[in-house]
Amino acid sequence: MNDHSTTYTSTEYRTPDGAPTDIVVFTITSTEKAGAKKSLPIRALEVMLIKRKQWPFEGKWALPGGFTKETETVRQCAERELMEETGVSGVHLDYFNVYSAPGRDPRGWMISHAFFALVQEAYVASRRTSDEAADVRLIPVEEALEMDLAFDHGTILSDALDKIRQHMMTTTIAREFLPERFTMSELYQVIQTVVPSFQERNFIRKITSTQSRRGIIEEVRNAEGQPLMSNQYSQRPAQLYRFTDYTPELSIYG
Amino acid sequence: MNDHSTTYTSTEYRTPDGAPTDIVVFTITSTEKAGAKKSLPIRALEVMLIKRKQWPFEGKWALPGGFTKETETVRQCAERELMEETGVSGVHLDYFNVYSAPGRDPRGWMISHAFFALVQEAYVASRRTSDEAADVRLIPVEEALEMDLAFDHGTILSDALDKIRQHMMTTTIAREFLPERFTMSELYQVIQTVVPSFQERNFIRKITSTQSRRGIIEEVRNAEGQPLMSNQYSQRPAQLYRFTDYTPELSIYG
DNA sequence: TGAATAGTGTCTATCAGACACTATAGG
DNA sequence: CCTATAGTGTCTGATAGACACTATTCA
Repeated sequence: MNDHSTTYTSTEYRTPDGAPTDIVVFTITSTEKAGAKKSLPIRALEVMLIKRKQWPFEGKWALPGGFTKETETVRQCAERELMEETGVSGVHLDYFNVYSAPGRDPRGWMISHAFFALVQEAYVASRRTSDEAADVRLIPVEEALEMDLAFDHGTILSDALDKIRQHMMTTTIAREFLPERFTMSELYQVIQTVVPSFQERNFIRKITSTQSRRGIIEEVRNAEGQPLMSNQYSQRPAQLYRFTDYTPELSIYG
Repeated sequence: MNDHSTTYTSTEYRTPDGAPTDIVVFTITSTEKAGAKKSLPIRALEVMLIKRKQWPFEGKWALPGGFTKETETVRQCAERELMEETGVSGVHLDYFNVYSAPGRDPRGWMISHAFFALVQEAYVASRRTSDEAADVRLIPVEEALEMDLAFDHGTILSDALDKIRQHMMTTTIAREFLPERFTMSELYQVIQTVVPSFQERNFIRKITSTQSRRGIIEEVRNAEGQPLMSNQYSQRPAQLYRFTDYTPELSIYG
């Protein structure tokens, strides 16, 4: 419905006005329960948003991100912008989609590359504001989904959430939200925080004593071969586990 | 190592010289065995390549693709270029990665968006050459991987192959290579053609009589409820099946 | 001893994996 | 009756899902 009348010479093409990246930074915050002394914390999935200081969408909340430079890949751009805007670095960063609908950015023709990052709460404690942002804040995802975000960031956030839910069930990205050593309850809580519908009554047993899943996680032992335990969240000490570097291959056919 | 000395004003940024798409078109070709009269065909996974007529990489084989216009999404661009360059339309098209390494395209700063397409052999029978391509051809993937393709298309092809192998095992994309109604042998052959390591000795039984997998495929029956059979590939007629619109959710945790 | 979490015993129906076996129809 | 593919019988050990039960430690 447009410029088929123009001559077909490649040098006459209009070129994009920029190749931005947007990063959906997820973290799981832990809050101790009020009453009990030793109990599992309340966990919540939150996303990092920045309040814009400039046109366009001045005053609206947006995902961190920025423009790719000629000398870097879009991944390097995402890493750099994440560091510049939120002070977060060295984290798990996954590319998941491109957003190219005409008119999605009032500044011009912008094709944006979206990443999600999974970071531990401690990593974002030292976050800071930058030139471009009036405020950086962690917002519970359910709340963020209801907000009227800048650009098409509502769609991007929603897509990112779908992706990490799928990855949470099919890969070992849960490790990104956990310390090196963790208990089964912690793992179970993390999975449930990201995927609320997840429920396994015999979770511990399935992970530890099922041959086909043996290998994704292993018990942590000390030099003498004694199992290492933690009583951080419970009276009775719980076995500590760690992820191995093995990820099982899934199949719908068997 | 670069332009940190320049002033930090957004209007001074260099902008990309284009946002191309590249499409990895996979098809499975079937060849009848010479000797036998009724037997399963030999199937091969092939990829569509175009011989370039222009600088850069003139004379080299490349993936079909082209430049995104201001008025379309990258997906629409991929659909359009696929139609223009190969005559293929209305097929399964999945976005899988972005390629943005500086210097990947001698024409300038090009951030390319890669799709894979799954098409039936019949769809590509009517393929044609275009202005830009001297030749369009299906090449067996193993052969194509050995070739010195234009740009970083070797990497893109390799990545695409990884992706469809993973999708073949975890989604029902096998349907894109099959007719509406198919036999278990055909399905098994298609899976094996894409993922040679796949092997299930009790394949039929697992698909049809396992509760947890019941639902991805169903028997085809006629109006009277009689099972529909095919003896296209065998003396003994085989039950015909079709995919349902159900895709199971996989999990490494149970 | 109660609270809070960790973990086991045990039962049944189902499933995986292996292998031998029967079934169908054309030539 | 041979061949090529389709499909079943049957065995063992492993697993899923349910629920009741025991274990550990601190306050």
